[in-house]
Amino acid sequence: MPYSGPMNETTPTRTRALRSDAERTVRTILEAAERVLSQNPAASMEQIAEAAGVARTTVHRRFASRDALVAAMASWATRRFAEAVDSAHPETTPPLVALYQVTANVLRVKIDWGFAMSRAMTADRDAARVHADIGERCVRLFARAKEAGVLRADVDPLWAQRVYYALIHETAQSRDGDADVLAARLVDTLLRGVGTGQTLT
Amino acid sequence: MPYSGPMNETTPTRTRALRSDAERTVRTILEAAERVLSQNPAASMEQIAEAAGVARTTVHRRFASRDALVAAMASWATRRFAEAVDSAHPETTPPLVALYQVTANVLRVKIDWGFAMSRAMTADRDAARVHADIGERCVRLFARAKEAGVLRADVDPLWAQRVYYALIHETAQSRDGDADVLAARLVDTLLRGVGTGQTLT
DNA sequence: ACGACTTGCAACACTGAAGATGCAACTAAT
DNA sequence: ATTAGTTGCATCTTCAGTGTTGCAAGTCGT
Repeated sequence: MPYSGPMNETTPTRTRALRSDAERTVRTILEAAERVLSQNPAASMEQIAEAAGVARTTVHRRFASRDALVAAMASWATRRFAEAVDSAHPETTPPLVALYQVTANVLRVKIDWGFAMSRAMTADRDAARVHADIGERCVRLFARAKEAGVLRADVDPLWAQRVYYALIHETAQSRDGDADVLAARLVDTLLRGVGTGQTLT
Repeated sequence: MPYSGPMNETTPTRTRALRSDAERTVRTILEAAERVLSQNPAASMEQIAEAAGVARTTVHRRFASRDALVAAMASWATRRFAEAVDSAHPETTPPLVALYQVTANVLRVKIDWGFAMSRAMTADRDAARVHADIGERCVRLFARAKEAGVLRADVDPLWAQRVYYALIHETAQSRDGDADVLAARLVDTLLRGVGTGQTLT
């Protein structure tokens, strides 16, 4: 019988010490998997186990299958993602401030869990739902920004959102620099672009 | 003995008709592979063959290995990529015009050969070199644009280029609309952003 | 010391895909 | 009609990755 895994939060456990030991192992594996898979999505369980410093069998005891591992990564990263968005209070803070805060917080998560987040939509039902919800919140934030005169009225909101996501993705790729600085550059580029305002027409 | 493949341009062939038959098959396979692999990079040779309407053995006769197939895709797409850039004459046309032209041309290629281009850097030596060369030309174009006052002086050229590439990637993802329209939106966003100019500081 | 738990190791079975091969059938040029 | 070339089909081998299990050794709390 495969170990159902500590992913199930409701699992009762006898002793404190043993439980935290197991959880530490799980965390180590998740982090190693993110490290390895972000570089090579086709990496084997063996490579992941090696990067985590454990035997391959241990990985299989904690995660019933490869898919289960990826789903667990997605779930874990999505939780951190939601926290990152929540802590910026994007519905109550002024749009521009919220944009900076959300961006900086999300960048911190995305830099460490890029692969897991990229798989969240397909690997885990709950994670996909959370991502979709956050997408909705992003739409609402952009709508508020437009009302506040921060966003141009002649720009398709969906396009604006896609550009925003693309810039986050691009920024998270190169892990250089502080998240706040990166966020500032990102938002600056998103809103003002890289040009002087001169156009063809 | 595996068929060395029509990728070798110097291979002499007896008859015209037979040669073009073989080339047609190769093209069909390359296009099918792009279609299948862009949706699922882990797709099997069987799925690729099926999409191409040929037997799997035929694919193996034309391409010695899976890697060889991907390398051929990269090579083919890279050739079209280089043509797309060349035909825009980015070194002689005014920067802003060149930017539009290059963008539209490249989008046309990237929409059809997104997967192949994404693998060009790793799958094929020559393709990687061409991509690097084009990267250099992009840098020079951006430098000219900056001198012409089209690009902001306070923006890191490397960052501007990364944003440009990210926008091309994002735009190519959704195949909706004409390449010229997409290019116009892309360049507009690249230069002006999606904001009104209002900033926090 | 005892018991609960976890881990590493070795070994195993299973699967899917890759790659190769021989042969018959077809096509097109001569 | 002959011939070169190409393809489909059936078949085979090989191999890497996955997932499982039993057991000995280890840790940690009691």
